[in-house]
Amino acid sequence: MSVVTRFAPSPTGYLHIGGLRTALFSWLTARHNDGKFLLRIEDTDLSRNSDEALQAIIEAFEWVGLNYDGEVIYQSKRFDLYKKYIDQLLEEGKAYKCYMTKEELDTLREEQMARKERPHYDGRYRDFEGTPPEGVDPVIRIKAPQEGVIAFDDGVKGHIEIAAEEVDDFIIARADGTPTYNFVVAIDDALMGLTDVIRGDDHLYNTPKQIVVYNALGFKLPRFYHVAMINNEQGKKLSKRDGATDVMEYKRQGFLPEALLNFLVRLGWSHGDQEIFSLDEMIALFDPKDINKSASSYNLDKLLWLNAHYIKNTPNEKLAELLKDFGVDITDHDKLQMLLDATKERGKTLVELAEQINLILNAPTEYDPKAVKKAFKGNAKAILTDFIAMLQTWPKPLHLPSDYHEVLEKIVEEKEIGFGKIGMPLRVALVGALTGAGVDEMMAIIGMDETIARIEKAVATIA
RNA sequence: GGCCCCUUCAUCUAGCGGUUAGGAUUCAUGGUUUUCAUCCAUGCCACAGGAGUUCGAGUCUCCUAGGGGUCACCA
Repeated sequence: MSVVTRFAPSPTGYLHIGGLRTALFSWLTARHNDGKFLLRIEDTDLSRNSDEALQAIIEAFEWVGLNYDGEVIYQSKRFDLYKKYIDQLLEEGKAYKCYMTKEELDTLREEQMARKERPHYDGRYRDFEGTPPEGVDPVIRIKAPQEGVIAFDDGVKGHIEIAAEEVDDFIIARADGTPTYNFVVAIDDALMGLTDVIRGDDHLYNTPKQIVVYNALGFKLPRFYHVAMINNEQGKKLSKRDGATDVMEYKRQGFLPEALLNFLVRLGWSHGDQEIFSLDEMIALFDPKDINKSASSYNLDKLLWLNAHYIKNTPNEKLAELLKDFGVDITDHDKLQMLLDATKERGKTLVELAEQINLILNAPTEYDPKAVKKAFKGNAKAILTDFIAMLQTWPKPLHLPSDYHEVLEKIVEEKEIGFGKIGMPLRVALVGALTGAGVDEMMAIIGMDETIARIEKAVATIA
């Protein structure tokens, strides 16, 4: 049987990284098995839906490159279908109308809690045959087993048994007739032919409820995998306060999707000692049975390390294209290759890379005081002045970093000074700081005229 | 609170009864580099605690502790 998995978000907010990870796991499982990965939108609660949120989710999917098969399925468009099953269950006596009002339910729950009992529906309308109260729109409840256990084998957690008493006759249709989550999920998962349901373990307790539906309707159970949550760096539940939980925020912060995916796939899953996985490798190696049981903590340092790795290994042309979103357009720059070769190993994110590039492309408007103190001292002024003269009278054309390197070697030799004596002041003159790409590279990129202009400007500031 | 799940370096993890408990990130040190970064090398750091089972336990069982999830006419 061919494998079918799905991702089923509810459009109530952006896509967060926990959701993206379970989506990735599902996607990988499908792709690994040449199966199908479906996208379904859980929008049965009409009042909570937001089109904006839906677009955000789809946009995030596009950014990371997780493609889904077939059309997106909207539960809100399938109410007729659900209605059929509700009627069927009613007819077969597997579900029933409950005339308890919300207020009555609330007071029941309060009483139970006062008695330190688990709040639950008491089943008072389960076998009701009298005349229903006036003016109450009933909800529909499904008959859950009253004794024994509901058991299933979870692909990551193992054998799970929940006592039947823990599962109420839960509501499958609200008073207004709309169906509820656990009911429609079971129906859709069955109808869509899901073979493997991979989701967060906050759904573990929904599983017995959904099994009640599967059984009542005679559907075949899929295999369930409940993946532990991702915590923040303090080991607590990931919340908005932890910064970038919105997947698109990672794009804005200069992360590459392949880095984010690589990071996420290693959160709760591993393949021996391997750390770097291309998408193809993930597909080839991923198996949901290797998913970890325990929760994992989000670790920004490792994401940053991966991102730096992927930046280093991305072709310059592609980086130039990506950099456009970060205020740097060097796609037509004649020294594009040189520029990126000189900077791509110095940025952990595209934001940092853009900063590095701007540092070279734009003449410094100020000089770092510490760098000035360290570099513009002694005979630095004289050396820089000599260097300008040397550049102006150099017999060969200067194009490559190696050309400029020759000039540097020459001045070091002639003046009998260390490289630092020219390197440090030159660096500060060119970019205003003591860090960054090689000075020979920088000079080659900005060209001789600009190099001389920057040095002259710096020399003028030295007392 | 009831029920359920989880627990190896700071973090991600390998381990599937016998290992000097391995790798990666972070951190520290050294090398490479005129600087920074990269890269390379080295180092620091872990089986939550306690009982069992066994010749032998990170690995199996139980208990304790800690963490998490869930108990909606939300999904």
